Amino acid sequence: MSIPSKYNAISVESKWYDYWMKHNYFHSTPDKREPYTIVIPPPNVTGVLHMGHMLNNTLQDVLIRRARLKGYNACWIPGTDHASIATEAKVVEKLKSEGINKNDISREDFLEHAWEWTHKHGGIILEQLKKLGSSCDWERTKFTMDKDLSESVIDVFIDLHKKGLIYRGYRMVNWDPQAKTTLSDEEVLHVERTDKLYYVNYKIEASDEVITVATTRPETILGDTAICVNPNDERFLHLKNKKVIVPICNRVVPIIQDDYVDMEFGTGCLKITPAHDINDKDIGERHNLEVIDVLNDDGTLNRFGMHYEGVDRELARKEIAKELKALRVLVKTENYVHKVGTSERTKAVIEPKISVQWFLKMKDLAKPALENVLNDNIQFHPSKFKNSYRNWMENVRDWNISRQLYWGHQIPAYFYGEGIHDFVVAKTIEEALVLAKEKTGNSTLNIKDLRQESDVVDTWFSSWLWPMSVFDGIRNPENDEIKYYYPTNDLVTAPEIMFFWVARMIISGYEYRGELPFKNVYYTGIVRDKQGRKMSKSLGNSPDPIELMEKYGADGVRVGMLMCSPAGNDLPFDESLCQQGKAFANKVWNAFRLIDSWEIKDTEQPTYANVALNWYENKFQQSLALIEDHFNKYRLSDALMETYRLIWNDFCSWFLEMVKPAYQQPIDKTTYHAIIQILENNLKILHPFMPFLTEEIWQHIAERTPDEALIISTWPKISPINTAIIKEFDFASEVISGIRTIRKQKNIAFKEAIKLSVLNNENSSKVFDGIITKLGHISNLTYTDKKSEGTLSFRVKSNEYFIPIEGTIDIDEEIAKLNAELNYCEGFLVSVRKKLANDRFVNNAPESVVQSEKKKEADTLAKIETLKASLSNIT
RNA sequence: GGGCGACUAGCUCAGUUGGUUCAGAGCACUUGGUUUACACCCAAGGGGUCAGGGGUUCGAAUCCCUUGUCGCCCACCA
Repeated sequence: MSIPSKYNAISVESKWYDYWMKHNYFHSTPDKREPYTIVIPPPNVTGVLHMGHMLNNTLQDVLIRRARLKGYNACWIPGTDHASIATEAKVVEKLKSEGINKNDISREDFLEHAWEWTHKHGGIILEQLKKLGSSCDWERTKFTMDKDLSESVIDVFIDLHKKGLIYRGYRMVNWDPQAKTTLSDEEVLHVERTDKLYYVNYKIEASDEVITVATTRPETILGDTAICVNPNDERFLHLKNKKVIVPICNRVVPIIQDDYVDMEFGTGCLKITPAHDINDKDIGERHNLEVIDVLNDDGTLNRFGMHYEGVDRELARKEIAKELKALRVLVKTENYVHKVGTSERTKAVIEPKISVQWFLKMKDLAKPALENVLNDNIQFHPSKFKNSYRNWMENVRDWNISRQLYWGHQIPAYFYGEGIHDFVVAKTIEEALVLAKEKTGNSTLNIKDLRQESDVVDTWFSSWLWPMSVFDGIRNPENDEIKYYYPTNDLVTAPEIMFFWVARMIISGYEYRGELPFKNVYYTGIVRDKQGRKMSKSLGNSPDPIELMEKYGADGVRVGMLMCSPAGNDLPFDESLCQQGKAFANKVWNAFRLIDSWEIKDTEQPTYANVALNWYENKFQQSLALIEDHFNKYRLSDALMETYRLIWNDFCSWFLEMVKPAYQQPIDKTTYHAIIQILENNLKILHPFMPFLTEEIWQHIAERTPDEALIISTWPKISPINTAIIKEFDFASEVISGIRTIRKQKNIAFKEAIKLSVLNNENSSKVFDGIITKLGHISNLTYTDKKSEGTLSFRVKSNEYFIPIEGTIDIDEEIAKLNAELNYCEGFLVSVRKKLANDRFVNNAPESVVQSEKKKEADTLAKIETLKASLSNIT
């Protein structure tokens, strides 16, 4: 097969992905090997690939491919999430554009539209992940609304209800007026914004006096049922037991006293609207106040809004302010910066609203989940996230799990009456009937008397089961798959969803399997643009991942993403990183082309080649150990960086230059085979990062059967490292650099061979002499015990190297150079001797440290001798 | 308001329990170069008072205190 001179990522990548798919390498079934499992954080079913997914899935693919090479039975479960509120919002919008109002059609009809939408847009994202090289077990693709997963959700709901952990409660919850549903506390984001603070006068009943309150929400005035002051506030003591008249609606409400009120803030008077503020509700309960809800579900004012009925709350606020002004009760307004709760999904401003909802008791459930993260049974990478996890877990509040939506898992509760507890929970309506008859003692009940709860559960109430439900571990806890694959190994996800998802998976894992769901959590950072802004659709600052992959190859983009993304750190993304990745692919490709171009002959192996091989094999082992360490600490960027450095610098720039035969000369067989071995090992450790490129080269090296594909080969074995040869090379490389520096300074072309003589004070080994000769283009390397006249010189440690040169040497320049070096050494010697002269240092420091200082002293002394000798020689 | 984390070269970051010439890497930058694998390259360089101040220690980028700047999370002050 001829080797193209240019690496064509596009065609290579699709070729090998098809090949891998065809041979089913991604598919896993339980066997005797140890499993290594990852479940994908399921993207929204109708979502499209963005840079966050690219990062996240590259990381997972690196982990899974490495595990596969290390001999684990690697299984990466892909899938998608129905994303209840997000998907429903999209479908509602789509219907709206067709002139259909969600409320005008039945639940069944709506769901039909939703499924249609899902089938049309669903799974695009999974196809896009394939371009990236994701080696998911596609036969196991799951969707949170698949039959088995849905049943798992229902089973869990029923079970938790049976255990008394799920209850209905009349409580203040977060209301999203746009989606017209409640939200959990986690779905509410508090964003800072500037609003007006309105100062409004309330007239005291039967008096000319007024009392001024400050409020950001005049539209709720119509729901006021009290005015509250601090009992210690002397300004208002005389108003005790008085009443005030609420402007506009002229309702007469009491002035009450409560410690809650901050005397310093605003006017020290607080208007109490129990229906629209959690604090007001608490105060209202303490003082038995009436609750007047002035809002409709869509955020418009209701009949209590009087002439504002039907007006949206935002507009009503302005209109009411105008009316207050006209009534001459609006004293002043000022700008006020505060945080406002908004819906994570729709961005609508959240209304606190009192209503009956379903809740899950969290406190006891959270206990094992907290404990096992604190004691590192489950490890967070980076560990700093343990803190926020702990903070959340210790203060966890009951989870509002009901949503007033259609798209999702409908709550399996059946009402037989209007009371808050007039329901039973059951899998089917038939079972519900039996239960209802038992509960009520009313044997005349029939199915028509039962009405299923119309709410669905929170999306996260299905995804919190994901690591179990994908293996059917809820419905069928003893099945072979769950027993084999669970607990999974690594979870790669964003810290943003730590509470939504990670924490709850841990909770459900312990509740339903008594075990952790995963051993490690790798938290990724946020992909940002160069200006540090989060990449988002609305800003339009996110590159199209597909275009990027077409431009730089999936391998190039993978490397680009990974280059600068240590766990938990944000990734300031820049296309140049992908360019770097592409350049690296090109480099590796060309290294292969070089090796491939050699003619092989059965000749004797040159000594330098043997030395080079010996050195690189040890150097490789050294890097392998480092890479291993980085992986163990989940420092994937560092692992890549070390691989990159090893292959580019040590392998290409040093090793290949050492062993490469002269132009059009053949290479000996022994060396060639050893080089191939080395190349193959390089490809193995690079494969997790650049799967396509490495497989392509691997398959060019030799004819391979499907059993011999790189993707399923084996990770290189660890062996002991001979550090001596690495040190010797380091010395030799300094000599070579010295030669190169002189060449550059004196404008000696590389083509021109030069002589080198060595005054070998170090008694250094001559093992690398052949390599020095080759890489320095030395015609004649000799050892001497005398200074050479009329030469250029440089020093490595206390060895001195001489290069004879035609013409004269600039003596002054040479002296200046020597003096500068001498100065540095003498200064260094002083500091070392100062240390050694200090008794407290000698007595307190460990022996090894003292010894090393002594060696420094000796080395420096020797070098100073060399320098002085050179100077006296030259002058 | 509470908590957490950072601050090391122009940029992005390493630097493990204080101690090998420890001040590093990649990119960027400067200079030179067709050494026929690669200009998506090669070589040689420049560049940091480790945020500021104080302390502990024989010894501090590393431990303690303090100031500053930035970021993140949580929280019901109108």
